[in-house]
Amino acid sequence: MSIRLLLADDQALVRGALSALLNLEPDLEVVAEVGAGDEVVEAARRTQPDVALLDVEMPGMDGIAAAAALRAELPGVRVLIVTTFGRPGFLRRALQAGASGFVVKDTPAAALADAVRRVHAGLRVVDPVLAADSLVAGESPLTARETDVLRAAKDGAAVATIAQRLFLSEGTVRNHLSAAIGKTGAANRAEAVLIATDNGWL
Amino acid sequence: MSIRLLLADDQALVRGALSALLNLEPDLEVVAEVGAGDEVVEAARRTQPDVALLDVEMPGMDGIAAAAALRAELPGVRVLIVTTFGRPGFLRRALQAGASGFVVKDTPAAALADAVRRVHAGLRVVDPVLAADSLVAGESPLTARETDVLRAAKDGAAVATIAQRLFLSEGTVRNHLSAAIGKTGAANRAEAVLIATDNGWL
DNA sequence: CAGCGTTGCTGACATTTGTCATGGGGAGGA
DNA sequence: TCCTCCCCATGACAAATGTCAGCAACGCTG
Repeated sequence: MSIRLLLADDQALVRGALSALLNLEPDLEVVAEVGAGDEVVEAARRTQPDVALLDVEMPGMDGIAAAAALRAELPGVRVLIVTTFGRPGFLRRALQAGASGFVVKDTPAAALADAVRRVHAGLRVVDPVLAADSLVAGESPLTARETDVLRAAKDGAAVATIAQRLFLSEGTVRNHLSAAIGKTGAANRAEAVLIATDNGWL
Repeated sequence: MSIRLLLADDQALVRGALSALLNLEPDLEVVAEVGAGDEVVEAARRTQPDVALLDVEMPGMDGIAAAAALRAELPGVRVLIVTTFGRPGFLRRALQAGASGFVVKDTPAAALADAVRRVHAGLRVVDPVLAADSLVAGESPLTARETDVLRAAKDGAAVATIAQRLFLSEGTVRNHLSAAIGKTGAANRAEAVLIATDNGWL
């Protein structure tokens, strides 16, 4: 009896290629492919996979949210997150969302099938380097509001724009930004956005 | 006689998966895989591929520079650029570097083999939507120096830092930035960086 | 050669940004 | 209940940023 797989990645080419790669293994079988996070649960319900491989970066619902939704709806399906970016915060949030494994796309292709088998067997699969980074980086030091404001500043918007968008006074926005800059150890807004993004805090 | 392929992508998993996908086609054969732009020419010399599939985002030499180097060294090898980001500027620069095709990773997996065959047959393969975007966006309006300064501003550095890094006076940096902001239609530095990046001007 | 655009610099100016002190209100823990 | 933390706000201040005008040098082109 082969392991049934669900594949979710927004890039069709990568999705198809991963499917080809995994189908080469005699004990693995890709039974569903989707290109958006909000299609995951529906497809899983229909095809009853054993393991779901989810990319983090996806339109609509991201892979971590999809993992949480999947665990809530179909707890029998194990989740393996496969992502381009090894952001510490991603790993943390993925595990909190109930993922059993976390693999970055830098890992050799041969290791993926093994990771799938381990996850299916009930083991955890986590990149050790990334796990260490995640411990060092720790949880996000930003409060909910600071995160909101910083996220709104991502596209280079001015304070006035952010204030309008979040229905805050300009002074409050500046205070939140100042706090975020301080906590991230940045010298200004742009750098704070970079640091927070790198750590997966946004 | 099958078509010999060289694969260059920095993400090992994607590289391996694409290899698996293409090797499924009876008339295609992956003869080399590399993970960095500066390994492309050497590998091509050794394995004599017919077509090289190059990712744009790679450490060391990027895919477009690798394409140019490859065309200069081994003009018989046709180049197909495969990239995540459909930035208008990338397409333009890829074609100028001598690439025969340009495919974004959003395209369905089934289309990739076809693209390879077309490129091998001497045809051009270009995403029509992207081609249109490229025409609309046009060439970069930024001068060489403005591009330098904007690139240096990408990581959120202050004017003083940029000035030091480029051996310019602070006033000059501010002038270049102001010009770049004006030309991109942005309201500030951060937005200008975003717009320029989106268009592939950096 | 004259004109043009790019580069580099200066100085001046208005605006924006970042910081700090201060205060009120609410939620949650000791 | 008191204390702490977060949220929201205000006002004031210093620093950074963006804009503008003007000047000089260089290389390219008609």
